[in-house]
Amino acid sequence: MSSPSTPARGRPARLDRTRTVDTALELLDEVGLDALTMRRLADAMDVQAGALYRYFATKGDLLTAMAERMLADLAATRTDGDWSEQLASLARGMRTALLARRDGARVYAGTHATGPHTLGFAEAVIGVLRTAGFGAQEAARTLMAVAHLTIGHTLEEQAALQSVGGEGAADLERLRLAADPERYPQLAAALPALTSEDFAAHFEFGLSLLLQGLRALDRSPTCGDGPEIYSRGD
Amino acid sequence: MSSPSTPARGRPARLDRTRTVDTALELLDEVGLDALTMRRLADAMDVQAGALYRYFATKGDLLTAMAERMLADLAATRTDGDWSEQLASLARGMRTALLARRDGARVYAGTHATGPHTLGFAEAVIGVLRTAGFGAQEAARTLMAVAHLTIGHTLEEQAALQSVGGEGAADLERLRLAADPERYPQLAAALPALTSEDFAAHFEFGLSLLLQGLRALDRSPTCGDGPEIYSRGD
DNA sequence: ACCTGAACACCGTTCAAGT
DNA sequence: ACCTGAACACCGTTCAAGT
Repeated sequence: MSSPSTPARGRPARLDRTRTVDTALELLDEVGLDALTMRRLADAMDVQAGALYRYFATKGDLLTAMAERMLADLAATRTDGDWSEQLASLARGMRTALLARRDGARVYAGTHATGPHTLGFAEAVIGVLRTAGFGAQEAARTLMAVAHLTIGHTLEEQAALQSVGGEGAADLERLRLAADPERYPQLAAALPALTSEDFAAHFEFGLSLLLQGLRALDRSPTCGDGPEIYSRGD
Repeated sequence: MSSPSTPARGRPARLDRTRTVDTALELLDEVGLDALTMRRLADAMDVQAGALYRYFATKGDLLTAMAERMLADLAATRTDGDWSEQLASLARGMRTALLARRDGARVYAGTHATGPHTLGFAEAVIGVLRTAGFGAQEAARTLMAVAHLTIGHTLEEQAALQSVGGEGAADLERLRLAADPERYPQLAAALPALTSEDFAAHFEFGLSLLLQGLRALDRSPTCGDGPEIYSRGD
């Protein structure tokens, strides 16, 4: 419970979780996730690799701390506007936070942070929805849908932007080559839209579908015509 | 262009791409992605690790082939019903395909397959939407939103189900412990819904939001009231 | 043509021993 | 208390040489 940190006995520690996560995030931006090794990080901190294990039980533990830190000052995302505008702001904030660091989406998707920033984000999203009158189950499931869409989107966005040696967008190029108009006429026709690099617009489209779906739920008896599977107020 | 395969000269090859991908997928189910190494795979095929590189330029190349194979017989997903029911079937088919193999979502998310199964899926989704009257840009962006939601969802689902030594659901347990009702009242109230393991229902909810959003787009002038950013017929 | 054997340049993690 | 040094048990990938 009080392993490294509590008393300031002996030599002042050269390492601590905060400074290590700072350095790890800087290193991530420099070299990318695949090259972020415990040895390289230790090097950047003028220490031997083994020393890191006094602060992080495992590399996954470190990555989780990095993921958590990425969402810092995301809960501060507060906007005016109705619930849908507030929800959109939170979703955009998450996208921005993940895009802010190299391979941010992959780091976040690969961990399961349960720190204050992640929980604060969840609290904010659910709070907006419940205040708007949605039930607890609807709010929970909406949070998941928004998070999953955002993670899936940013994963693709960062993968697409990743260059292969100064050039960039190799995946999009491969798709263009593979989309034979003879075999895949619909795909070929949609190719310009599909390979557009206006990722923000793609994200906004998906987000707007989710928001419209929620609005329909909000006034389901008056405008909806599909089966009412999810009733309000769980 | 005709490296290994074309003529049947010399000793019959013990290796080939198809058999190797088969074995790799079986091994994936047995040991999981983190333990799927080139050496272990080579072992399973009674061959030295280096031999695999005659058929796959890199491990990523192998994983891409595995990802592509996972979507086999997904394009066969054909249902009756209107466009929204057909789209839902395709989305469910993708989820099912990814869930069918251990770490399937992680394998798929980590690669960018452009083989016939992946392209066939894209062709089917876009075809359904264009037939229903949506524009090429809307169809392309809807495909992305559906794919991203599905990938994000299955990534979480497989991570949540992953046991840590026979027990299972360690991530959900950590979330339950971390969600302090004092600091995160909304989160705590939504916790039962959030940690429910009825993943199919969570997925259906997100999917229904997307579909409702599309329906709203379909009849935007008569029922919508938000800003019309995305006009029909690109 | 296809595969072996052996090497190269790394990994994450552990832990006695030093200071 | 905190870190070093050195090891353990691996990785992905390459490539001369065998058959």
